[in-house]
Amino acid sequence: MATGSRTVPPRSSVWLSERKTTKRKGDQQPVGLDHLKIVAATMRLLDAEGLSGFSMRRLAAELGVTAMSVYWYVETKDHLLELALDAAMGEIALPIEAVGPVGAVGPVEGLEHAPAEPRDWHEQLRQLASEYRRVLARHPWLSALLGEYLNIGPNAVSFQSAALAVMRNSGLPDDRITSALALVYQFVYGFGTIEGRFTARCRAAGATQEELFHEMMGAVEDRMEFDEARKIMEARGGTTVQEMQDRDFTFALDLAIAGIEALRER
Amino acid sequence: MATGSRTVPPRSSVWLSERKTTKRKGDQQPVGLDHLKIVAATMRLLDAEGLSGFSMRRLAAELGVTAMSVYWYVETKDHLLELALDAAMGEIALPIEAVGPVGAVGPVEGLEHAPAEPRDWHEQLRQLASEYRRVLARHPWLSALLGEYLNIGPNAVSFQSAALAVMRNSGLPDDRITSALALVYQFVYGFGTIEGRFTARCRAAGATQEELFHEMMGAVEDRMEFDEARKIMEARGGTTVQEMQDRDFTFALDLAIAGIEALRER
DNA sequence: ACCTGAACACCGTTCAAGT
DNA sequence: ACCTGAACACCGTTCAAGT
Repeated sequence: MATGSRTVPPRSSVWLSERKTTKRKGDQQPVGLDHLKIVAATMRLLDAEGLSGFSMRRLAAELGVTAMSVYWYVETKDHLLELALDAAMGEIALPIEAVGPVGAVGPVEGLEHAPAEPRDWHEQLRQLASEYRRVLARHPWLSALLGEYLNIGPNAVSFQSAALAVMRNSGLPDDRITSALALVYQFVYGFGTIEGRFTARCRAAGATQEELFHEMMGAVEDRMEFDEARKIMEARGGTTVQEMQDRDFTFALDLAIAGIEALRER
Repeated sequence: MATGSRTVPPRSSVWLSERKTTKRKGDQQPVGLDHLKIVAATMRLLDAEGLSGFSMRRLAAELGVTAMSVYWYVETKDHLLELALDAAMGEIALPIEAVGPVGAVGPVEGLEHAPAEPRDWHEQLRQLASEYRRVLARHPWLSALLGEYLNIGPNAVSFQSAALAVMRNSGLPDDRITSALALVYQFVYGFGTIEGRFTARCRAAGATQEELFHEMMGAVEDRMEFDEARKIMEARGGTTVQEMQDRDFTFALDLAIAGIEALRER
């Protein structure tokens, strides 16, 4: 991907640069306009063509500009992709209740261990998880970028803050919260990755989800002792692939929540 | 990555080809030798230089051969990467007890719902999870390939069979098993992805895990309402990054198992 | 301050040709 | 059956030059 990265890397991340890079026009107002347009066009291209179909030259063409113009606004292709990554993270709708406590000016006295209703954090966790899943599935390139870059942009940080705030209401002891977060967060990441890649693959092949699914099952079936497995697969239920995925996702989340509830007692 | 994939794709996966592609020398024995050497060199290169550092031309140079020779053995770069992917999946050690039942000639009468000791499937699940994690962390390129390709090679299928066999012993009803599997499997995938990328990034930057970790925390810290979060992070425990990761991983798995145990009752 | 053109050092892959 | 060389259509990025 980043072919030039074996030479001296210019900057390891946009977010680790000294300058916050909000460019200003004669110290008046942030330009942003072209910057925003570039990121928006990048995301459009990524959605349409995938990560492998994206190039700085294609982007420039899309913007009706010469290949190298973009480099005035953006240091490198990697930085641009990091910006697109964080923009996508910004599409995750955060539960307002979750943002509140952490974003507050300071810890509210006596409310730090306020006994949040279980329903509250259950629902908030479910919302965050399904939002994250939705964004991953909508932008199949997102998962690869999350694996490639650091994901410490402003929107990513807000998301992680919200997730942390929700999990703090689970009642788990402090030293278990990152674990529980990892379980849910990484599960959704993995789930959304597969889902996104699968839909992208379907679109690329011009096939429905069902067609591709059965082709895969067929390919696996005859190379495997499938007597037991087939039973499981059939018990999976749901008529469409989408329904199966929704069921799997929902119940997996139930399992994680049940696990948190169970270990909270001990 | 696959720049040529926007034209007519030659074959969407090695494993979906008609021919099983075990080449034979005059119908005598499988050659395999060069085929194996190519995949081995591919993995060596991927481990050393990462996915972005890998190219067919570099590989050919590594093999002391001209750029196009490899194409006699392998249809395309994507196919070669799929072979490397499955070879890596083959490094996952499977619990023998798990492979047994599924690999058996047929379902053993009366033993289909044999009451496996909880300890058994707990331990087997933990072993599979930590093996998978280990392989993902050792080969940081593996995660990206898993996201890119179908992962239906022979070793991948064996692994999935084993995972299914283990989960069948959990006592969950049949229609919940794929969900439980998704929870654990995708969690480990996500966890191993982050871990692998992080170690790769450290090596590339020539920094220790602790150095990079603190740099990241520093970058996030000042852009965030970190009062609450810091407390969690410190409660995380462990003196090294590795210890933190091990703790998080182990307890997250405990959570998943506890969730399965809890929902099995209902 | 913003954009361009030519150039460099790479890619994956095709294809005709060698042995 | 196996390997090569030249070529095609691409990359990301540098750099000197334009306005």
